[in-house]
Amino acid sequence: MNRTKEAFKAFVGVKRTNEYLESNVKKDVSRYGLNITEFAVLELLYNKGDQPIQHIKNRILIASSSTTYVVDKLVDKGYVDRRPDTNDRRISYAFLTEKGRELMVEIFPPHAELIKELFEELTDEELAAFRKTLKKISVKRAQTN
Amino acid sequence: MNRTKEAFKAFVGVKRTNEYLESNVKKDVSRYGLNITEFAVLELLYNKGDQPIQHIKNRILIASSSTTYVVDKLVDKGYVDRRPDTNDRRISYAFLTEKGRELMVEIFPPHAELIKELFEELTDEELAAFRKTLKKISVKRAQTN
DNA sequence: TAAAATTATCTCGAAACTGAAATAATTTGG
DNA sequence: CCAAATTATTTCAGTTTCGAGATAATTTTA
Repeated sequence: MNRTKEAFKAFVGVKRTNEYLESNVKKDVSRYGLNITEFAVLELLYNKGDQPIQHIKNRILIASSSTTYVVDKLVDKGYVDRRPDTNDRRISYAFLTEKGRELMVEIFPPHAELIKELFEELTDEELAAFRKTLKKISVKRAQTN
Repeated sequence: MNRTKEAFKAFVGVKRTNEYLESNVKKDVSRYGLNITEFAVLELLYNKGDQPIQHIKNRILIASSSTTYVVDKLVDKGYVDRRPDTNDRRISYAFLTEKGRELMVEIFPPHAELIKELFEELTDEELAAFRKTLKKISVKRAQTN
């Protein structure tokens, strides 16, 4: 088969795999009244600490206006709050409230377990090679907004 | 590193790679006033012939209500039309109009070329292994709606 | 050091997508 | 053979996401 067709199939494959993974994660997090984007933000704050809004946008790959929207949602739900940066007044940090932290302590471990299971068909070598290839494709990342 | 963390990174990697690929495709098709979903439908009809709405939904992985929405959009733009099935009156086929076909004749080849370039960092072997791994992950596919 | 450029966040209106339920047609099985 | 179940599509209201532009703060540069 020629290279163009192979590439096309790989493109579709990535889309399908992403869809497959996300539909599983979605099912998981919806039990807590969260959607994938909301969970991604909570997960980032939980594992990497307080983050400027800008940083959240870059990490979870959504438009800046969407970032404002998701953080607002999480603030409404009482899981997140905002705190202005003391040096640079343009910057606003998002951080987990006590309620948000308690939620993540409860739901993150089984979530990580689920993700592990989604990849269980792969050998260690396969998983490592897969990650390497993914990186190779998307190194010089595109920037949105 | 432990398996759970590896899996988690692979999960994020798939998401990023998908985002990277889609942002490139988006840039390409937006020049013709199309979004990715619309293009995916046109591409399906162009390469696989007329399709029942149901089939479109399964192929491009969106909710049935979204399928109606996208096809409506393409009908409005004059690229697609609907035709009822003569045997089973529940079924409606979507097909390319002459205008739609002309558009695809023009834009599909450079589009395929773009996709090929997005994977050009990979050797033939790497690309083949990558496709195999993608399939392995998402074999028993989840069904939406 | 003041004007210009850049950076961070938010507002707003519109587009895209979804789930639940409605409608209509077909198939199944008791 | 008909009631119940299934299948295909659409409608509708609501949610999520976006792009363009506004606002405000900081940095650059001439």
